[in-house]
Amino acid sequence: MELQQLVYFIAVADEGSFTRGAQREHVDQSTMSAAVGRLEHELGQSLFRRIGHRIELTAAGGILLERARAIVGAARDVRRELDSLDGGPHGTVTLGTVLSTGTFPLADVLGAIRREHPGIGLRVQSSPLAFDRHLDRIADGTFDLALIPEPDTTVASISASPVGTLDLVLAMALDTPLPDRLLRCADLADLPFIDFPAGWANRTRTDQLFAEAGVERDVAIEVADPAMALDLVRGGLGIAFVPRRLTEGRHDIRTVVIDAPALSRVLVLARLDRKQSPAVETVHQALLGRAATVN
Amino acid sequence: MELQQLVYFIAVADEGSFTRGAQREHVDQSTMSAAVGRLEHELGQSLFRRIGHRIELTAAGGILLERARAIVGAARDVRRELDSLDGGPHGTVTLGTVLSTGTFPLADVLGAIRREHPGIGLRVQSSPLAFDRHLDRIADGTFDLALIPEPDTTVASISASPVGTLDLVLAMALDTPLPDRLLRCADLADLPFIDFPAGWANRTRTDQLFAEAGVERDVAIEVADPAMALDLVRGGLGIAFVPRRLTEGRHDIRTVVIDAPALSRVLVLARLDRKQSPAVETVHQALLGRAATVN
DNA sequence: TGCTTCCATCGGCGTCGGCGATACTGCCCG
DNA sequence: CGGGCAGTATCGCCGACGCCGATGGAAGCA
Repeated sequence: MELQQLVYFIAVADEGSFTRGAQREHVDQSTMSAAVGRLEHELGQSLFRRIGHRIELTAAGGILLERARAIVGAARDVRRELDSLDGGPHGTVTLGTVLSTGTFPLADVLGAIRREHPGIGLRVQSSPLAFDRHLDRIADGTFDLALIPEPDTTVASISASPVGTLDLVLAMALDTPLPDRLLRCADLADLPFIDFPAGWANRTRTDQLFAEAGVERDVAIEVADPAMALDLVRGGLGIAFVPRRLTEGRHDIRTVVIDAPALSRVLVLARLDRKQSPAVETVHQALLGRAATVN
Repeated sequence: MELQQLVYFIAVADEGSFTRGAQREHVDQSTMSAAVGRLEHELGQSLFRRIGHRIELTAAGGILLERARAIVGAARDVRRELDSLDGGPHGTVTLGTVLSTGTFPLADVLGAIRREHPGIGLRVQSSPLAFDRHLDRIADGTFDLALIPEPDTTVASISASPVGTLDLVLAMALDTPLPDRLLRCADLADLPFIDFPAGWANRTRTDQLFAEAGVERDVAIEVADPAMALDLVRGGLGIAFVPRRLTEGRHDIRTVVIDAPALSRVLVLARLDRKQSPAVETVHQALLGRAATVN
């Protein structure tokens, strides 16, 4: 009987489902099934009754749930207590991010971490690098963690968990004339584009979209600042694909969602597989925890 | 932070030493060192101050010790509680033993198990088989556990822990004439021996002793019962190597300890490496636990 | 009956915990 | 004061276990 088994068991009991319990703990369903199975086998009795598509706690499960909460809670408590002894986890955690973190409320989470763990120094390095450069920097230790679009290629020793979505939407001035139907790339070929410099991840994605459609477009202006790009759009100098997040709540700009896979990416939190320092683990947990409320 | 780490930590703290803590938990000292090291690393602070040959708890260690006791205790409690739900671990555990278990108080332990775990049925199969036959029977599942002399050869997937000692001593009638010095095999060549049938483990060991010494002896009587052998010895029909345990407290027989490796074996508790049923694990723990008080 | 949803199982793989051997370091004693 | 000694840390190796991804099978729903 190990603490992690108890944590898993509690998750399943709370969620009333192996599948949802697994999601909550960010592990595979089969992992959950096996873990609870091992626990049941070790204790020599069932913890859940499997009734068709429903599960319910057995008497033994109910007792264990109550006690397990206390045990796991006590473990968390002593951990916090020890953390507070030397001012909590300390050290500096370096987080690499793409310029926009999409639906992920990065500022909120970082603020919460600062408040709860004053000992942890946070270095956030926001850069327009493509995701693979971020992965390199994780591998070589420059970054402890990175918030990046989901890579197509998996890299050994680096794991990533989804924490939000990264959508590009088409932003334009309010009076831009557009056909009253689903937009295709070809419809945009004649309009001047405002976009980011070559090499930026977002630029690459938009280029990819048009390349796949076989349409040439006119990038009239290149700017290295998303906010500036939006200002230019508002001024009517052109249209631009920008992170959806930046356009939310702005009524001085018209936005159109283009449904294309190239534009809709998942934001993931990447890290080295192996165990990191307490500070890194703390930040990682905090970022992941917030993700649960997002997805 | 896992329960087992806490158990290890408590053992080290209680014993005031990594080495003794490791002995208490029946693991290697290096294992202890690494386990506590991992715990310290995860918590981000030292739990022990290493002062030369002494260790003492740090402040953090003191706090953790207190809490860890509660946590581990709670885990044990809920386990017992769940056990009692269905009458405790149940099923039948089959224990193979050699005829004499030497210093190991087998009857006491089995009695205690019966009392504390009424649901466990115990089958004890005492046989004169050599240890390797016992190992075979463990491998094929006939025996769950076996108390046997320490095998010279290690068998894959079977592990063994020492639980006592198995000494053969030389038993003779009170009036047997003997030289007043350290006995050697040659001194015994002229005396008639009472011994067990060929194939019995104890017979093999004695044969081995004389073979190594290059001395031929005279086995006048072979009996298949240790008690009978002792009776014959008392009656003056010969001398015999018998398990020390059988001679303790008897004043009608003279015993001489021969210091030879072949005669002094360690009694081990053998089992399959992999996890067994709760009943088997319970019995195993009980047997091991008593060992600690013996060694 | 076909489809979906959920849990269990299986094979493969990586990591971790275990052991044994060895290095290192104070301690004690001759 | 130097060498053995006792205790801990480290290293290499290996087996086992946990995790994942894919598949199977059963229950619910239309």
